[in-house]
Amino acid sequence: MAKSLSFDKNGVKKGAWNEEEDDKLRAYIQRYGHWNWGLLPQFAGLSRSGKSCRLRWMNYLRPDLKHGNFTKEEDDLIVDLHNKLGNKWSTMAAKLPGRSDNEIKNRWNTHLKKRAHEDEMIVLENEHEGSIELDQVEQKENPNLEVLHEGEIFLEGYLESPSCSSGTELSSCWMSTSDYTVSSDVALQTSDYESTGDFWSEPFLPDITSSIDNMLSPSDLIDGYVSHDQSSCQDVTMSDEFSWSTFDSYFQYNNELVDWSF
DNA sequence: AATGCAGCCAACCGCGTCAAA
DNA sequence: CTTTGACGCGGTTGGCTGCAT
Repeated sequence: MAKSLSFDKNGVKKGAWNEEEDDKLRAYIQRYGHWNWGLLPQFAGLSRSGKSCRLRWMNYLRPDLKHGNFTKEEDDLIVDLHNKLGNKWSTMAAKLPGRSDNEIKNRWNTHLKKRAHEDEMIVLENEHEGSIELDQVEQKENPNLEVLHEGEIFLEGYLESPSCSSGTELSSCWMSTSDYTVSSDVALQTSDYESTGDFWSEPFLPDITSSIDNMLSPSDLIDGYVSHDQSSCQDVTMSDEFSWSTFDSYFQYNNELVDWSF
């Protein structure tokens, strides 16, 4: 299913994620948020690229994702949205709560593209037969009448659509995947949570005590020196390279959500 | 039982955009 | 205005799974 495990020349891990890595990433983001994807792997104790972490979180670990089979309503909506938007997967994801753009893209490519093509052929056949009959009638009744072409009908439907159609609008659609973070509400929910036994419908309850042992909070940077025993995560010192603006934005972003005391 | 093949999907890659310096 | 870095998006790939032969 997933790609086989390998390492690039910088020792960055590639390929399928294991459960331990998932737990680390999930626990870290639920505790600190994703304040900088580039630095996150180092702080979370992961030998992965920031890009890989972001992808894993967005497409698989986010607690609001469904992960189940697509319903007929969802399939219909995807087909409808694809007719209107084309391959704008992230825009479509914003209209489908609990689905990632990657999931929708895969769904389209593996199931719906074929179905949509077949439907289109049926419609074209029907239209062709219908238009021949209609043309014959219209030609008799009104020889000057122009028949609206398929493309014009499609365009009219598109222009009338109230859905998000520009890039700038996307961020305000339903939920921005880029702005997702764990709120205090989630923390409250998880503390009161009673398991139903269904993995995919349950909120994630990280075992913080075991999984944060080798993690670094952004506040660790202030200390200037951090020591821990994980070979996968080198000691971190506050250096000139580190962007204080990034750190400031982290504070701004998460201060109200995070309890800084261990 | 062994092999081949197609379907499926998680993950990677490259490029575009945007904001900050 | 230019450069740089972070992020997000869409296309593509690699390999697992299940079915057919």
